[in-house]
Amino acid sequence: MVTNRATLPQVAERAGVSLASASRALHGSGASVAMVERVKAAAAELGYQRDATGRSLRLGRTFQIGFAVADIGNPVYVEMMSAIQAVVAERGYRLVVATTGGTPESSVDLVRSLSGGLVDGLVISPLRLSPELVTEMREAAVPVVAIGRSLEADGIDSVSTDSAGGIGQAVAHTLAIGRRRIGFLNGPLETTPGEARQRGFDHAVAQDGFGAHTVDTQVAADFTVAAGLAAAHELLARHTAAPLDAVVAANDLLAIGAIKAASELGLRVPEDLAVTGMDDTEIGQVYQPSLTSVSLHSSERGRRAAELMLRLLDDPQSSPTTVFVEPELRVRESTRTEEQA
Amino acid sequence: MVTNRATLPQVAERAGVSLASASRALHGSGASVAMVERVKAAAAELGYQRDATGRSLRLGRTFQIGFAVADIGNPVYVEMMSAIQAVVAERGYRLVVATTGGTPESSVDLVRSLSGGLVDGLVISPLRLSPELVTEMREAAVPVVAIGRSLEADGIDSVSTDSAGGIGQAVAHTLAIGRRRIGFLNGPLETTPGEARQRGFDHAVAQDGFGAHTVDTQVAADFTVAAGLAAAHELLARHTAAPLDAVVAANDLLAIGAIKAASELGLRVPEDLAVTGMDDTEIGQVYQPSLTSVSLHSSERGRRAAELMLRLLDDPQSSPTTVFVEPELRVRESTRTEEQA
DNA sequence: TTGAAAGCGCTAACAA
DNA sequence: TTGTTAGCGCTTTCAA
Repeated sequence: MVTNRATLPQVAERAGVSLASASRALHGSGASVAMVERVKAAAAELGYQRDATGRSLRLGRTFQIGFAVADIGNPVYVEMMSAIQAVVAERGYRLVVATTGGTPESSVDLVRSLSGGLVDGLVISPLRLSPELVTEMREAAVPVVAIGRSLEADGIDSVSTDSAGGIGQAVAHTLAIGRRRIGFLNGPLETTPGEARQRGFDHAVAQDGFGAHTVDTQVAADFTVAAGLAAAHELLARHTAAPLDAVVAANDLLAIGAIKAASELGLRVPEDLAVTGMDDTEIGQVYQPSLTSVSLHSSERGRRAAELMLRLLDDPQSSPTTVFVEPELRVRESTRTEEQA
Repeated sequence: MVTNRATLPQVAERAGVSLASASRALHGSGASVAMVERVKAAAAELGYQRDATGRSLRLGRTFQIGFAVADIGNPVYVEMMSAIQAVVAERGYRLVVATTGGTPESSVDLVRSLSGGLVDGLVISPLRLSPELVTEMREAAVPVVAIGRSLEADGIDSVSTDSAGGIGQAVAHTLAIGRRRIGFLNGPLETTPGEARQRGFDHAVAQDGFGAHTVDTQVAADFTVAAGLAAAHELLARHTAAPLDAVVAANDLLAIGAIKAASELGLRVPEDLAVTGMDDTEIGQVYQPSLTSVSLHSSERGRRAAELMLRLLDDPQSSPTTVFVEPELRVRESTRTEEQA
């Protein structure tokens, strides 16, 4: 590691020119060819590298966009991240990823500290949304775009999807393949997706004409495979006399946990138990059996959020907008039975 | 979004005290209780939030650590990230994740720009290592810790593991369960892990006494499931007369691709084809069949790298060290056959 | 085209 | 304990 970094005044001195000329020659305009050559030579000799902090302070911008996310272990967020990164990079922004830890308080802290000069804008996909967090987002010093629930009414740009409707699609599909004893494997109810997906499930089963089917909900500790595995065991164990014949899971990770649990109990998927997920992750696609899942188009949501951010950066006064992305059912092996093949 | 942020002079004016007193009252020491109260009240009224850029410029540090990684889609890096994050957060550092894109040139750019004032230190896990990148890492303006090959000789702190030896363990296990027609599914050979793991495989099969077994290597386009699936199909298709009875894969994602390919060909794993992976990822553990894998202890490597970084931050002169982490075979269903049960 | 100088927001050395 | 002041590295306005 080289300890002493050259500064612009040092480059200027080495080149025998003024500080202003050195700056113009290296990064600005209006310098003569000879000047540019001279300064560049001096910069190269000294191994000069422009300091981002000084520049940021002077310009009032950092050229960094933050992405705040509750659980980077969920591939959904990785997909969003890549999509956001690709969009903002084109405009010269670097993406900074920060993990919130899931609670609204930690998210409030994060929004506050990130917007305190580290980033020019913040994309956030909060798992839990408190009034304080909404206020913090609205009053942040930098533009904020939320991925999740629509916050247009709160004056915040957002990218939203109908995950309740998506669960409805999963339920409809499950009923369509003849299953009547359906368990819903959800994540924590006080999270934004947990609440929406529960609503979707309850609505879908109420909507349906079949009065006789069994319906039961089990809430996992969080939206992970491990939590899904444990919760699925509980759910399945509750129905030994008349076993469930389908599990609708609130996301792919929970669904994989459910399939694993079924397999540990000697149940065949989909023959004994049909399983659906949500998010349409790559891992669900290559799992065995491959997972029927409702795509929420993570990549597109990330891209749209990034585009909203760029618009906001160009015009901070633009009125808050919500972009909606439609869910889409992808049927695969975990619900594909002979009778319908 | 609130457009005008209050600055410290504004807070000071509002409180009717000097700039220095305001700074001391809010973040420093040596202010009277009355002063603290007064300034805090003013700060609250104005919604004051300390600006990170000004602070960084003044202090010469950003309290950010960078983590540069080739492919954030690989769960191994996510594990490392979480571990690094946990360690550095305790010391008040924020982790900034940046994706390099895999090529040495883009990594060089990244090291250069990140170390240009954005971060106080950089942890990097490069997929490909060019002499230029090594030079850049050594001469960066901030401490650098590499995860991967040992770079102690190059004067760079690093966390390394014996992935060649790990592949040796996988091969030994495969031979031990009686398989003799072994395919090696590797990632690109010019990557650091690709090179090491190929070396490990070649060494292991040369070492072994069985002269008669078939050995074949197939290189996938990268270390992903999709690439593994495609490459495994090629590999398996090359041996129709005397089919392979085992695939040793260079990582878990490739291994999952191989199992999927086997399954598409109607082969049973492990009965017809035993498959091993490397990295011992959670997804391998819950895959069906669960994946025998060589753990390289990603989490621990991340933790150790973070610890090296903190040491370097405390004492930039400390002599370059390499920490070694031992591979460890975890046997699961993908190689577990009746005969040995 | 070039140079002098101001100033972004902050902390800390120094003086009172 | 409090205030004055310098200065971190940079870009840009203004004047020459």
